[in-house]
Amino acid sequence: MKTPTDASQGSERRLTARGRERREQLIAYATLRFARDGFHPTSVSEIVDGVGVGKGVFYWYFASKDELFIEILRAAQQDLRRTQLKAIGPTDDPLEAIEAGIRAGALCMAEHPDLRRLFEFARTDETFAKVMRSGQRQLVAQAAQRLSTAVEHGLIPPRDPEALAHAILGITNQLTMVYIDSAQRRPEELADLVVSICRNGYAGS
Amino acid sequence: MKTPTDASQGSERRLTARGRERREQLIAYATLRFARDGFHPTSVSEIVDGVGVGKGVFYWYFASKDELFIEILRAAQQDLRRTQLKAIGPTDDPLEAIEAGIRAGALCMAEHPDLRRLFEFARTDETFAKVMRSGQRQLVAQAAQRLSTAVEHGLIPPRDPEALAHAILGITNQLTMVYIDSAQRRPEELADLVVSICRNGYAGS
DNA sequence: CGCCCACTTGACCGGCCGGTCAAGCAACTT
DNA sequence: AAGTTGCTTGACCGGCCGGTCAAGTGGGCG
Repeated sequence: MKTPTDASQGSERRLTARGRERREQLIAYATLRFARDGFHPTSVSEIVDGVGVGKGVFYWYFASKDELFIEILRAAQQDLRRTQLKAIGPTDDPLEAIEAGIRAGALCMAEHPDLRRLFEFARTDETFAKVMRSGQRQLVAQAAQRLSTAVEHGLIPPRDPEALAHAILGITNQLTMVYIDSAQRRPEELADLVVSICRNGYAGS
Repeated sequence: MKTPTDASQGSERRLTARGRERREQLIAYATLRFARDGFHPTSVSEIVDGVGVGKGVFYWYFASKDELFIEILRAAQQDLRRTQLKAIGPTDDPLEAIEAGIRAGALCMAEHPDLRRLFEFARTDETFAKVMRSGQRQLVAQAAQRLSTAVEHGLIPPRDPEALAHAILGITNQLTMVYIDSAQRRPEELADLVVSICRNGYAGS
């Protein structure tokens, strides 16, 4: 309220340990429901009922339903980027870095289907699309950087690195959706598949 | 109502020329609004107001808001499949057929951004996800068939054709979203990009 | 001309929505 | 004991939602 541009973590209120716990509980349950039933169909009343608290509790911790959702999105995006960077580690070989990045991305999406479903919806709603674009831009920039390096070293043929990064994202999303949500394949297996297709396309070696 | 399994076109009512026109008008305007503002945020009242008719008109032509949306989805999916098949035509060369299919798919999605946004949302809502899965299964089957043929002829290395088909879908969706909705690139240019990446991945020749 | 029926109107319904708030409670300070 | 502050309650609000329906309207056809 007082600071409308409080982008990062909501430090609007001073919370005790109990308060922080309650907040996380609400986030966890809301994430579950948003993923299972969708954002619009899940009402604030359902969330507080599910957690077993009064409605006022929700608005003690969050300014609005939208704000909670945006916070979930931001945290998940940040988590994904960090996981990916950590998985790559300090490598000299650009090709190895690219592969590790793809694998980590696919694994992360495979292990958190809830968050992936949230992402997919958020991209379709103008209210949240700008948050998604912002996060996606950073993710793509990371990947494009590595691809660009590989091109410079003559390790892969020259092509628009940003387009390639988006293609990798698209493949990861689609294959995770099909092979984790519908068919239940092992995440490791999926990651191998994604890496293989990203590298070679359908006609490659 | 009488026939709950009236899958195909709604021949529940006998419509005059005027009636058919009104129906199409509602479909067109609803498609526009659903794509621009989202399905849930767009109310039936807004739709009928936008067309300039009373609310009863909507329920004269459609049993519910959901049913209208499902009809839009079904029609769009069918249209996409037909466009793709038509673009391929009678070709002997499997590689040529695959490329033509990818190009037609990308062009179709690029030229109908509204429908693509609808598809993307529909996949995230359990009510419509089953419709989407059904349509997508047919699309993927078409593509996988052609890929499988190419493998048999030794034209591309052996890989799971269905996974490849899904990957192509994912690339098409993602790149169309970025290069048509955000950056405004020419559809033809986009189609070339999609074909190139689908064929070669990031490391291919 | 008169009838029929496809079509249109818009007030109305019950219900749920996101969000508010006065009040109460509990734990820690002073 | 009294005060402060973090937390909780749940009734309540205005408003909009999807959907209904009794009452018209008007074009084509016998």
